[in-house]
Amino acid sequence: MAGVDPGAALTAATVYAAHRGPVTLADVARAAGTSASTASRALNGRGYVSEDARARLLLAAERLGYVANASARTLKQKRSRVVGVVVSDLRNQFYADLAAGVGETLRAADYQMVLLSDNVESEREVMGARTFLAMRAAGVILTPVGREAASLLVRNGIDVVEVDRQLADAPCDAVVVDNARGAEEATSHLLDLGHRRVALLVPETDWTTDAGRLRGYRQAHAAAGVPVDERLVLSLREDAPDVEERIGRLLDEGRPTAIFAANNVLAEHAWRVLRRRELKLPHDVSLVGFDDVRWMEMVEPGITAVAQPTVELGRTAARLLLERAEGVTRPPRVECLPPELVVRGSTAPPA
Amino acid sequence: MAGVDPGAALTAATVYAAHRGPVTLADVARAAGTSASTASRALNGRGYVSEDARARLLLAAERLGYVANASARTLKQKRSRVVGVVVSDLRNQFYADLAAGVGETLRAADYQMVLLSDNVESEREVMGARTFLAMRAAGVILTPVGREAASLLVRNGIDVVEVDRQLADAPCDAVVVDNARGAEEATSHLLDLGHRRVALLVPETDWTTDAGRLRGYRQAHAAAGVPVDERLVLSLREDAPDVEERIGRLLDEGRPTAIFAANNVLAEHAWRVLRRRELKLPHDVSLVGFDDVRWMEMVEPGITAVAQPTVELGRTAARLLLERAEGVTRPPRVECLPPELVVRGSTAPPA
DNA sequence: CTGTTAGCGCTTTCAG
DNA sequence: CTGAAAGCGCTAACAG
Repeated sequence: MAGVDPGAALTAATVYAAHRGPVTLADVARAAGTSASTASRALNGRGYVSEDARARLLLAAERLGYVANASARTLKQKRSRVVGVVVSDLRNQFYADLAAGVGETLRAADYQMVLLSDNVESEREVMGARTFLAMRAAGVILTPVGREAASLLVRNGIDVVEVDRQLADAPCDAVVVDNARGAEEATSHLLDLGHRRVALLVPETDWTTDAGRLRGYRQAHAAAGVPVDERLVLSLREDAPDVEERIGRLLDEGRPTAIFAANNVLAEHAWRVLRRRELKLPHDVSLVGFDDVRWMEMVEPGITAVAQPTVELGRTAARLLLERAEGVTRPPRVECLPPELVVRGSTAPPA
Repeated sequence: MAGVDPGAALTAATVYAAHRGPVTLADVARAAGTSASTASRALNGRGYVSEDARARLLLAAERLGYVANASARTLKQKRSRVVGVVVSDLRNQFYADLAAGVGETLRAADYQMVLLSDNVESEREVMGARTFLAMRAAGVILTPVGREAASLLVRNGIDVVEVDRQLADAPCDAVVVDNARGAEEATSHLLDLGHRRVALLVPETDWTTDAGRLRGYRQAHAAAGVPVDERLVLSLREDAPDVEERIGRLLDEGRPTAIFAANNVLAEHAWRVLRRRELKLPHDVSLVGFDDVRWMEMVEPGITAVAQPTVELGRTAARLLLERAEGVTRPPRVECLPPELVVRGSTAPPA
């Protein structure tokens, strides 16, 4: 607080009042003895400006601490440098990493990320979409929960990239991982170890992620000639209060020798149930998770998991969006990134 | 992709062209047979509008899918509903949780969060601040790395809230945890167990967090009458490639019986070093971390940690900012939230 | 209660 | 190469 009277009710506004408003382009132009148009050209580097004028303007802008008003620019150009990003839950490492990848790429291209989290219901998602519409976003990246938001955006001329899962019926790019393949590898790994009763914990959604992982689970069984016992396929809402109870019941009634959890949240629930029951991994049960998050490598034994290139997923989504924002026109494209099975101590042949 | 010709180079822009630009307030007004001003009043609910006109306008807006242009509004009102948020690293659970708390509170108040991550150097932070200035942000919340950004913002009339640490000399609100107290409790816990050689791993910064934690560490020693062996205080850059090597050397040369890591990243590094050396927690060394992140409860034994109300930190910061955004004027306020020591298996009397 | 008017700050023709 | 002029879409006086 050096140099500030600590007693005064100083607010930013108070201090600021002394300066009577932000510096505008007109101020800079005046200071440099040119018109606003010339100032605009000089500061944005497009159009002809004499070396001399440019220098004077750059100097004046610098000296006055000029910062261009983004709203005025957006209003005129009908397009902002803001990209809307919607994720389901920032507190889930998967989405945080995704957002980090997006943010990193956007920043490098001098775009801003407006982040919405807690994207759990379609209605909220649509509200988010309206916000991005209002901002004339350069584009929107979302881990969708419904199809309406993408439709609304695309219909209004805003490019959309779906990440992680695809729901839209509107034409838009998407970046996903090969869920079926990842799940098949994970399941085959268990079957190859000799497991014949492999439980699947899968979220109760209509998402392509979960459908793909379920498909991979079945494919692996088919390939191994092992019939799927449907009682071992547990469809769960990960945020329901009774998730762990239901997993416990599955353990009791289904007698699986291995569990494949289709995402990191369900893997954590399963792990907690096993820990609480003092079941030993991998001796009593084997466990595989989809989405390799940090704790899986830290616990003992480590959890075998299907690793996703999560940050890269975000980067790719941002790249696709930026291409279009910079004017590239092409048919909708779906990038499918490969997952990778990381084998750790939580899987072994059944006892 | 139902209903869409998959061969055509369909872009959002193509589809959109058919509609010739977004619906404006004037369009709505025209459709309802009023002037734009009346439409504005009706749609924003301020000023007098007859029930009849309001109904017609609301209907027209709905029917046309009107979404107000945020730039035009911001340009006119000289203030947007965007709040800038700057965190150091979204991939660190601490910052992700912080951002989640902020985002949640902002959304509830119908403000948008523009998120910048990777805030590691002051220069970048200032660039971020300029962006927020350009957007005429309603305010900015930051985990600061330098003092310039906050100054620049406050000087330009944008309210700032510092979270986690305080660096600004400009007058602004702040939300922090009582670092000294948390560190003192953690250290006292170790000293009470009988440890006499407690190492401190602390980031090499000029941040109030780290200073506070160092202070707490010293206070605890003073209170217990145990002199601090300065060779046990290790100042580290958490992102340096040799962090773990240096921790290893400390183990060899300092012979600590306990380690207090001043944040979750350093705690993880320490934990990895101990694991690699096959040192047993808590038998060979006790470990305490500052900032209780998820893995600390999952590893075996669990890591004793100073838990921070991280999400609440974010919520509080957002609340403080929103107060000012809504017009409250008051002297800068610092909210100090209490941390809480969570004792787990990683701490025990020295062998 | 409603419409007219002006203008936020910027970019972009279009003349010069 | 430069400036004048128009206008992006909205809101806020102000007069009716």
